[in-house]
Amino acid sequence: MSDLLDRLREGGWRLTAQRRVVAEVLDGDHVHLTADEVHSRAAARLPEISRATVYNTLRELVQRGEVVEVSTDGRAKRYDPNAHRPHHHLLCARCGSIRDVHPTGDPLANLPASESFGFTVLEAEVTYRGICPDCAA
Amino acid sequence: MSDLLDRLREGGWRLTAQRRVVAEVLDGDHVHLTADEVHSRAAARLPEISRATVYNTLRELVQRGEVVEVSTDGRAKRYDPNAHRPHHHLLCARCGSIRDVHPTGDPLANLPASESFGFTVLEAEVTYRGICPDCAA
DNA sequence: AGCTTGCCTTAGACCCTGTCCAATGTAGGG
DNA sequence: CCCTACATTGGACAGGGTCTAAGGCAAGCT
Ligand SMILES: [Mn+2]
Ligand SMILES: [Mn+2]
Ligand SMILES: [Zn+2]
Ligand SMILES: [Zn+2]
Repeated sequence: MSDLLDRLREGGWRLTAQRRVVAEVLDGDHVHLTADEVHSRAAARLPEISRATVYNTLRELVQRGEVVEVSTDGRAKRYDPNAHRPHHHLLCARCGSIRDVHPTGDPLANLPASESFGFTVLEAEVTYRGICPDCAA
Repeated sequence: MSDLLDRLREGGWRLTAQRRVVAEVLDGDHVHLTADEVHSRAAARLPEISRATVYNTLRELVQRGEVVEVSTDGRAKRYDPNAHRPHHHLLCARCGSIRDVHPTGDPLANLPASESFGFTVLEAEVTYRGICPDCAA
């Protein structure tokens, strides 16, 4: 987290209060906030921060590989600070909560050449859906 | 396809020219059109069809399980008439073209209980990304 | 074949997510 | 402590999608 700020400063980033507070809001595990959620949490600490700055900062963090963008539902994109340990996602179909998961095996191995249509296949992303303990209760 | 229209009529659907033309536009293999694409193709056959009707019809087809919604890129959702044979998708990272693929094995089996966070896991959706033959050339 | 009725369609207003811009502010090197 | 290049801001704008009120028409009934 402070490592993150160090890396960013070394990458020639000006360390502004806005950028710092966006980075702080994104800190943690299983964090997958929308840009609006990032904005309201950031605004709780720094009331004058603008939507545009939040979007700018998120875009830069994604470009630098410090945050990954997750499009789960065709609605707002979610921003995920867990960018250095590759993982997949498990979504609750009722409440929309998201957990990071690490399946076994390589999903790429499950796509036979006969099903590749001549593509050079680079990556596989798995989205699991189910019902979370809270919603099942 | 005409089976589709039969099923829909039996489900109490009024068979209007608009609904027929939307169903026709969606017919085929590896079809993954956006709502706007459906609208312009439908309008080529039935010029007065409205955007609202296309959206209404697509929503109903999805609710009835005759079409599946695919959110590939956080932009417009795509509508897929291949709803009766479960499958996954292979996307070209350059041009966005989409193919239906049928991987081997069950991706659900790759999620150990220790990674399930107490969820009842119902479904796994795999998105492969790569470069298509046309874009590789 | 005509009537009736309730479902469908329509245009356009409206909402949400995200981008862009010109004007203003400020981090950080010299 | 100044300077300036980079960052922030509010507001306009754009794309995708939903909603509504008014009028249209499919299909069952006679
Ligand atoms: Mn994640
Ligand atoms: Mn498909
Ligand atoms: Zn839940
Ligand atoms: Zn391509």
